[in-house]
Amino acid sequence: MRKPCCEKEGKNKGAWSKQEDQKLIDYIRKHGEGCWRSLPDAAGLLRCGKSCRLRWVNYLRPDLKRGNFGEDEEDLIIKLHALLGNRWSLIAGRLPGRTDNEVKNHWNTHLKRRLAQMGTDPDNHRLGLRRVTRPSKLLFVSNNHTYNKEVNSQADEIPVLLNSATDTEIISNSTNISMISSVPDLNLDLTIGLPFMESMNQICT
DNA sequence: AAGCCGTGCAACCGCACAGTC
DNA sequence: TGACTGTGCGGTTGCACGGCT
Repeated sequence: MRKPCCEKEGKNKGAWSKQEDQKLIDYIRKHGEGCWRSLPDAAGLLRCGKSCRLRWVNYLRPDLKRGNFGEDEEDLIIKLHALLGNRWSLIAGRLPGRTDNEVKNHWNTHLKRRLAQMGTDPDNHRLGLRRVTRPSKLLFVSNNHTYNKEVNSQADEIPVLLNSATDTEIISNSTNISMISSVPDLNLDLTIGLPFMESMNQICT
C-alpha cells in the first residue's frame, strides 16, 4: 500500500481563502519556490505541500496572464495538441503566462467541442488516413531545417495523417511521428524519433 | 421563486519519474 | 541496487454560477 503523498489529517481542503493565499504569497516572496512538503508548516498553512504548489503554480504566480484565450493562443493549442497529444505541460510551456491546468480546462470545455462540431476527431485531429499517391509538394519542418519533397510516384508513397483543423499533415511510420506542415512560420522545434528523421533525410535529398 | 441542468474552472488524486541515500 | 522522498503531470471531481423551465 502506497503511503499518501503527505499527511492530510487536520489539513484544509477545497477552496483557498484570501488569508491562505496571502500567507503563501508572502512566504514564497521571502523564501522562493521549492521544498513544498515543508512549506505549509513554515508558512503557517494548514494545507498539504501539493495543494500549496498547485495553488501557486496555477493561480498565484505573478507572471500568469489570466483572462480569455486569444484566437492565436487557441490556434497554437490546437496545433500543439495535434502534435503532442495531452501533454499539457509541454503545450502550456509554449504559451507564456498560461498553465497546464488552464490549457487543459480550455481544451476540454471549448476547443474539444469546437473541433468535434467541425467534424474533426479531437483525439487524433484527423478526418481520415490517406496516402500520398498523387503529385504533391510536402514541406517538412524540423528543428532549424526545412525539407521540401516532391512526391510524384507510388515509390514515394508515404502514410499521411491529414489534420484539417490545423492545416497540417503528419507523416508517420509505425513507431515514429514527425511533422509536415504547410505553416512554415511555426517552428515547433519538436523532433520525435531520430531513425525516422534519417529516413526523411534520405527521402528529401 | 424554486428547482433543474449544463458549463467552466479550481482543486484533488493517483501515478510516474528523477534524485538521493 | 533498492528503498525512500520530492516533485510534476494528467485525469477526474466537485462546486459555483447562470440560464432555462
